[in-house]
Amino acid sequence: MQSATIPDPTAIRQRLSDAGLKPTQQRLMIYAAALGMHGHFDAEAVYMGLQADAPSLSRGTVYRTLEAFVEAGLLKQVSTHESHMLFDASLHPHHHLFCETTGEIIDFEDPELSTLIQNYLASKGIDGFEVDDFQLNIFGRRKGMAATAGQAAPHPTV
Amino acid sequence: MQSATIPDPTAIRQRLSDAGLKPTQQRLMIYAAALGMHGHFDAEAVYMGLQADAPSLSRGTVYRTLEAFVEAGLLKQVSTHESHMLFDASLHPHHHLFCETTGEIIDFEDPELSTLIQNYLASKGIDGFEVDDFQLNIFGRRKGMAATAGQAAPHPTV
DNA sequence: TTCCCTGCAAACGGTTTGCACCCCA
DNA sequence: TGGGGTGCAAACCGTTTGCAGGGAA
Repeated sequence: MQSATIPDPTAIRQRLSDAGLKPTQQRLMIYAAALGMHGHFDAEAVYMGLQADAPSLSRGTVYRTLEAFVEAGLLKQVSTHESHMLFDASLHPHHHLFCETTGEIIDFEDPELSTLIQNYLASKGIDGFEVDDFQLNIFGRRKGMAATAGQAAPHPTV
Repeated sequence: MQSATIPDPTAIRQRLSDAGLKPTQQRLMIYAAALGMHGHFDAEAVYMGLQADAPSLSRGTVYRTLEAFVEAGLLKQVSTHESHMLFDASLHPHHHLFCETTGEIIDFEDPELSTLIQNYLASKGIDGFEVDDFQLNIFGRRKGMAATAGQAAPHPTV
């Protein structure tokens, strides 16, 4: 669901420029790598993933670049309980299921729910606060993998 | 809103026992300290807060104990973007506003919204997943402190 | 006595930083 | 050429862990 289409190099370059980021070699590579990740990923995964193609790319650059991407709105961060940062290349509204048994984080897309919350916040507003975005974290346990093609099935990730 | 009432020592002792935790000196102190914290706090804050009363209390014990408390359901963890763990002594359903300007995390209590989401999840269910709990993170910016005593006012915290 | 808990201190691992060099606009 | 970006490596800092001593039932 995320990482759906990896844009061609020109488009990537364009996106970086649009975001106000100088399209350097490293940024192009890191952005492409991020889009190619399935689900959530951390800085280390990006670093390791690029080791083969760019052995001289430094870990520090990866951290700095991911941070810049988040700030520019090219990536999102996943909010977790862990002391470890997770990124998400998927920008469209979705939520996360946290399986307390396995620790895995599963993407959960439910436009109806998103809209519900969205509308609620829009109509009631929050006094003294301007809302940009929101993220619903749902905690629980994965059940026996029934996979009955129900209406609201999670999308297994990471 | 949280830390509302700090139970007396006997009650604290009782809660620990109920949670299946041996009520040791250290646990009693740490639990009391946690309940006394306003809003969100990290392990370091607890450690520092107890330094005066219990100089021999070790940092490791604080970490282990807070973890045990979370596991026992005596505390919650706040899910954040940061690589740093935050705890919350408030167990009743509430959400968090993340101010992207100041970085502060503000408690946001809105029973109507909680119920709305609650009911939605209960009625639709999530295929293959059993929901225990949820937490809504709202990102945005604090506005000019108007404080017009609106219906849905955030509760400033940490 | 037994088992769990704690203190201590070292190790860990993810993240940040200072600095000199490099590169793109 | 100027100013931001990068590589490198060390420093940071929150967190975890192994182990020996301690405490409550």
